[in-house]
Amino acid sequence: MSHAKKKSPAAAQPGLTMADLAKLAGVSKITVSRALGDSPLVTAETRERIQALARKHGYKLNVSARNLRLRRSHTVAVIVEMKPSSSRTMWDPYPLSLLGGISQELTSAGYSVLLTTRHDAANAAVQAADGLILLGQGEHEDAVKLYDRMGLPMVVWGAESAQDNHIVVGSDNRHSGVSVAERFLSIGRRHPVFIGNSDHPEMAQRLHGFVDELAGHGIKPLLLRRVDWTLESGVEAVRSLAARKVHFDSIFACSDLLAMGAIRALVELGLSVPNDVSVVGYDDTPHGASFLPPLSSVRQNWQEGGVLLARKVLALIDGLPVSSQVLPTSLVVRAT
Amino acid sequence: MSHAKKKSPAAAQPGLTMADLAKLAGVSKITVSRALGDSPLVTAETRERIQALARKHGYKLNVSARNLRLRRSHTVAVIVEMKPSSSRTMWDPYPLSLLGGISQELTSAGYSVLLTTRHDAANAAVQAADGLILLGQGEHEDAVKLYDRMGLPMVVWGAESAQDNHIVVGSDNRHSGVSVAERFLSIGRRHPVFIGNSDHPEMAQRLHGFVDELAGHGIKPLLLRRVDWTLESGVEAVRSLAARKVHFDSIFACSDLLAMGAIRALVELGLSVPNDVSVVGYDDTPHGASFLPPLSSVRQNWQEGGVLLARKVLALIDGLPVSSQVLPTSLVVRAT
DNA sequence: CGATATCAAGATATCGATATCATTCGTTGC
DNA sequence: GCAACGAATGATATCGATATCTTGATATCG
Repeated sequence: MSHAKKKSPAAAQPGLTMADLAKLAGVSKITVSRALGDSPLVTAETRERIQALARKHGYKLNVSARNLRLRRSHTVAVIVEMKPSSSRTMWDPYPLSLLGGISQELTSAGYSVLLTTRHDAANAAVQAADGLILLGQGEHEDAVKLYDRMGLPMVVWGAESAQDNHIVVGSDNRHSGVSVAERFLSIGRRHPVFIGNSDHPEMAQRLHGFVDELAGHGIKPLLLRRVDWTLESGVEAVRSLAARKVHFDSIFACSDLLAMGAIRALVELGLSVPNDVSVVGYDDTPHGASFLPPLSSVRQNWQEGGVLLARKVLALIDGLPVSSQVLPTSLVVRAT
Repeated sequence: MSHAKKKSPAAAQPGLTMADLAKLAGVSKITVSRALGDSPLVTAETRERIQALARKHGYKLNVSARNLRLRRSHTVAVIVEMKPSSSRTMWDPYPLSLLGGISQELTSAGYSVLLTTRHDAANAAVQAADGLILLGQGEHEDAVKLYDRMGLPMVVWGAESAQDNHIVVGSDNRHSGVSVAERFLSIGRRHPVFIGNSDHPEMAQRLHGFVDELAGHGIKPLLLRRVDWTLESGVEAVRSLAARKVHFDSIFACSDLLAMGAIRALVELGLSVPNDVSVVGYDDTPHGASFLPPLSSVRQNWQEGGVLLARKVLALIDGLPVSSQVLPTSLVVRAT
């Protein structure tokens, strides 16, 4: 028989405690706590001395103990709505840029980022979080209710809607639509098409802005509903327009991939971009910018959005007044 | 003077404790603990009763308390090497797919995913993690040492290297190189070019496989060093080849963007793809697949990689024997 | 000079869960 | 009929930090 013993799981390292430091410094542990916490209740001299000692011995705070005592976790859960096989979810660069901003801001404020997917949100650790950030594209309606029930400070990325009353940070989708309409009008386009999903809150706002601005000039765009945001979907969209013999001279697509697909189909049909048809995409992806011809697109600032999301949860956690916010977008005009 | 008081930060919700449940059930709190933990030390009957009670009252475990007592955090930190303005980091879809797999696997094992960037890795919460997953592209050398010092179970995504002895999960970069070489040979190419950065461990292995396989047929490819993985970089690479009047008939590029840039430059030069020059990219991105002409590319399975990374940290945490692993890649042949 | 304010630091209780040792009760065996 | 046993449960100590209340020493004032 073997005497090979299974290594003890998660072998707890020796690690000093405050009590140890206290003994070393010849003070009580509460003094150590205060010294390390930069409390004004200890002399500058002893504070220095104890902090130096802590550094020297590589003291590490036990986060669990502090969190238990303080009854908070110093953690914000980020819930990513991840439909396993959908076209645009966690796999795309978007939420990731948001995550970057969030992570940067939260960690520099001493908070941790707990990453979860919708499915795991019942997780005990999520419930222990001090706050919630919800990332997802239009899947909110029911989800929000679920999380709201947890009674945690929560901030959502997306489009603000009238009926729900949680804090929302998102891009100015409406203005994006207006900008694109203005652009089309300024270059004399009179028969615009909108490709996207009007059930999606963010896209719906883009559509509204687009429609309203055009309406001011007596123009009514054609709405071409597309659920998928893929290149193929864009191709099909334009083909269906051609099949229906619709006359159009400009396309506002709700994603760069849709736009690129549309352009490809236009070229197939012998139409010239931008001479015959102008096309504007959304998200200003690197691929769109490198496309031939380089794609005009609406850019949103994901990273800044992430930072804002983080700041707002933190403010909520601190009990400060917080309001929703929309971030400006910019239309990047390139060749199309 | 105002009596408007700042809302108490992080107002601790009432939330039942095990002691409360115990009182309700008329048992001791330790029995509650055992019942909720499915311990065999309590009757099936009382276990059911207490679990029902817990459900009914919406009892939530206090994670901090448990972690403190058990001296572990049930958390794995994922450290993303995030060079702020680099071309391929957290902003790209890659680490995100990995994250998806990691998150899925860890949460279903009852662990939490703590997301951090390299810069914040000194963070107390990271040090409290039970394990570490390091994501990054070739930035490991120094970083690994740093994290190793923390003495935590650690798993790294990337290329296995001889000198360091930590667990690595990654794609079979060498085999990818071999596959591409075989492909070029099978279609009669004799003058291949490799575009990439040989200082990058993963790319270096691709290069080795490529070179070795070709060497078996008496062919020595040209190495064109490119640090950036952008489309522009691909364009410049091919232009420089043309400027130097190099004769070549095939290109293995270390990213799809590089490959697409290369193709664009080739077209500009009046060369036909794939008639004059074959091109293979890397990562099999959606954009590459939708490129015109559709790009041939090497696909790696990010999500499965994520799952594996997670499983291996968990195994390490449990003190089980763990070894590095390479995942198969596949060459997706399309039009180029 | 005595009384009070001020300041640094200590003693103790506490956060909520679980490991360990102790207890109770009903069984079983001889 | 009694000892020994085992199953179910309980009592207590503990994880490591911090809030609160005290204590002791020094400074300030009339």
